Amino acid sequence: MDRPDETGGGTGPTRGREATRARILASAKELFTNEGYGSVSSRKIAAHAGVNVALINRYFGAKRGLLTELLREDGVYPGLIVDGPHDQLTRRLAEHAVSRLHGEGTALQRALDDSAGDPDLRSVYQGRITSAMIEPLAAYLGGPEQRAHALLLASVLLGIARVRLVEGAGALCEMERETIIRRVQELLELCLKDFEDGDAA
Amino acid sequence: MDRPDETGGGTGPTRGREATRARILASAKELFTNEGYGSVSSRKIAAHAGVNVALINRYFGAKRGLLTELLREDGVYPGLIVDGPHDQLTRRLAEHAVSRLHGEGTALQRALDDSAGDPDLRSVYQGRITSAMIEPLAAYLGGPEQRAHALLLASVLLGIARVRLVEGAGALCEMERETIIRRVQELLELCLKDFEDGDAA
DNA sequence: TTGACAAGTCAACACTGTTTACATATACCT
DNA sequence: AGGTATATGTAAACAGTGTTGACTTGTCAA
Repeated sequence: MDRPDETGGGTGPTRGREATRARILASAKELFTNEGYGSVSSRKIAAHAGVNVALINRYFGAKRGLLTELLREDGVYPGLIVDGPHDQLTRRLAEHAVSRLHGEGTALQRALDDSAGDPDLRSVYQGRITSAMIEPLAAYLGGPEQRAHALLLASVLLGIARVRLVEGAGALCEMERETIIRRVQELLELCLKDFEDGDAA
Repeated sequence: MDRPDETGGGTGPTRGREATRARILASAKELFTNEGYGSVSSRKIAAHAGVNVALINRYFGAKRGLLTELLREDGVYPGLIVDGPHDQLTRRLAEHAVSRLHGEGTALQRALDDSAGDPDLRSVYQGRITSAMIEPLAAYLGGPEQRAHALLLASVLLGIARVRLVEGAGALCEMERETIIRRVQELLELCLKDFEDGDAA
């Protein structure tokens, strides 16, 4: 009943396992990239990979497991933006947000951004936002208000991502790029201000 | 083949029509409120309303038509926040956003907020954000940069709404309410600054 | 050779939203 | 009145979906 852990201890893993796993994952990646998560069915992925449908669930538990794995492997949402000097954090984040606003990044990133609202993926993205965005930011920031600061940063960043999906949001893209980056950076810096200051503008 | 426009010119409409329409809509409202859009099937709504499933599509075109109608009737997203003095707009918006952050508002509002990501509802919410949020804001603000300003405001507001769905976002709710309102208000005011000012902090 | 077990297959299950063809009742008009 | 067009309601199916369980095949070890 209990399976010996995956590939056991031999030199090469049981040949089929990792090979099929990889083929399924590659197909999912390609199809999700081109058509989005919700528009691609399990059967379509299986057919594209030349494997049986049931194997998706065997190897990834469920359809959403494919996306979880893609997020994990590719590190689609880079936590690496926190790497770098502290005093340039907001600049880095602003550049990142604006580049996303322009629909830059890999096709997969774009596709997964667009699929982020799917109910089936809710828990996946929820966990991902927490573990790959808010928590690293909070840790990077430090201080007693780190979590609140990180959440405010996330609000602005996620909000910008969301507005991109709205028709007519191109108005922001048509502006001078440096202008909008600078404004976003100002917003992010305001997010980080200590909360003790009572003097609102 | 071509139907005379609905109820023709008579005094009272054909009795069944509006009655069943109303019953379906009431059932949808109740079920969406308690279980969310995605978790409630057409058949469940029909059964709850005591009508045939096909009537949902007859009267509302499709399932999403029910939600469109609910949004329209209830005015779930109030455009009325723009009513009031100009110099208090950001305060009103900030209070609104923070109250949403605390999960206040009607149960239906909360439920629909949570269902906003559903792919089936994407076009509905997209149109609604544009027509009930960005455009009224832009018109209210005026000026050559009205659209960019409105989009930035929307980013912050939508971002806050989004962060609410994340576990551990309670950190913002645990703070003094007035403090967070004030910070959000500062963010919104920064969104409205002219873009000509080149002096970033 | 004989097991044991992993890998792969097939067909079904329980759903979903939606549509089509049909039955029924209502209202109007001659 | 009768007859008919039309609005309203019904039943059943369609074409999908994700997922599961029972079965067959293949491969390696004792």
